[in-house]
Amino acid sequence: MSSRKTDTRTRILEATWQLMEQRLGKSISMSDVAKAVGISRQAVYLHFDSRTELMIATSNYVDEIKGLDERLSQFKAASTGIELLEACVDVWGNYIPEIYGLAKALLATRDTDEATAATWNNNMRCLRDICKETIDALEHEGILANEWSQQDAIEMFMTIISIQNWEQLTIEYGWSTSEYIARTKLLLKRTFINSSTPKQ
Amino acid sequence: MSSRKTDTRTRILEATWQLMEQRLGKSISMSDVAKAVGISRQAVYLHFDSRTELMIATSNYVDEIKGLDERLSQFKAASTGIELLEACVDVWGNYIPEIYGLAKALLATRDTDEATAATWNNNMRCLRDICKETIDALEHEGILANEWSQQDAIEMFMTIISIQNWEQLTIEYGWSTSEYIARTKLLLKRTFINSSTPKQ
DNA sequence: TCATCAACTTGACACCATGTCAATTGACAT
DNA sequence: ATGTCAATTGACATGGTGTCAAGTTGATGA
Repeated sequence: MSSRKTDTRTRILEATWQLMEQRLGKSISMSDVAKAVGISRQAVYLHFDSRTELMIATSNYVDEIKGLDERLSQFKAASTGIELLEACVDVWGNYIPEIYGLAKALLATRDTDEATAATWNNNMRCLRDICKETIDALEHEGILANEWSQQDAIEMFMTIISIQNWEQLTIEYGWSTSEYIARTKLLLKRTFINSSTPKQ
Repeated sequence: MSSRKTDTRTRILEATWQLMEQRLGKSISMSDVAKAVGISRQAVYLHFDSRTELMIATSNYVDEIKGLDERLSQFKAASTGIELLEACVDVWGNYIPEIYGLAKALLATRDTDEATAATWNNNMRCLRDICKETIDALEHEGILANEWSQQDAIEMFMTIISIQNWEQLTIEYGWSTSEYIARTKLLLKRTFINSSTPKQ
């Protein structure tokens, strides 16, 4: 069988991911990857046509392993809008640290590479669904602050919980994950939930 | 006098800035700059030792022309915390579009280049002062929502009005400047101002 | 008027990155 | 044993940063 081929491919993906996590932000070269796997640089090109393709494949590989989808099972327990909001920040806030290196690498090439930008946006789509679900629930329950239209609220919600904001608050300002989660929940609740509604 | 030298240096800075604004996000090379000015690539190195130095010099050049400092004169009119908050978002929200290309270019190399990161952080320091002043005023007036410590509020404030958030809301989601300003004010007021206090 | 100095030129080079190509080795299956 | 396929070595094109050397041009001062 082509178990050798498959194996090397996986080893490349694994090494790429590890390098991304290690060297947050710093770009990694094909040579770096090859060296880490212990094969020649050209061998990497036998499995991935280009650097871009490798990065996208790595993204999909990581997605498969730590699927965000599965984590959303926590959402089934949430019945109210506020519970959805809390679950959303809990899941996402614990998820980001695990994929931060990868996300950073994708974001870095996003501006110069059409394909990675598409991959990134695709990944963000599932987050948008969650945000929409949450805002919809709040609206349905009549506790969405009336200054917000549904569309505006969703987009602001997405922006608040963006990886860049997580990065600034945790990496730059040193907030712990639990601090990040608690304060982000606080901000979202104060922002979107009608003040006549009791909080928490 | 060395008016020729000074002149060329200024022309390089001007061209660099223009290129940054034109090709948002895409990195620009020393050749691009030289071509735009109409001189040889090596001549650029006569004025700036490295690409990094050119970018930092461009940042300072732009800062000189459209100084954020001067715009803060609008702050003198603000007496209350809420007025400060509004003035802050007004000034900053109208400022970002003018320096977005430059900011984008600096942010792109920030992760791989220590010097540009330092320049960027230096630029952000003046923003932090404004945020602090605003939060302090709210606290002093007793209308800062009591869930927030002063430090946390400042850092969250800074994060909310970050250029990345502006980029996502305007460039990606298509918000106009006035929409961005209005909705950011709304979010900040709801988040930080005690709900017993009448808004607006 | 002539010499000088600084800005700028051309052209070459070192180094590193991506990406391509050709020829070769080594293992494994039929 | 022969073919197939992964992987290797080595060369090459392209394009980026940064350095160096030698030559050109033009303004300025003696």
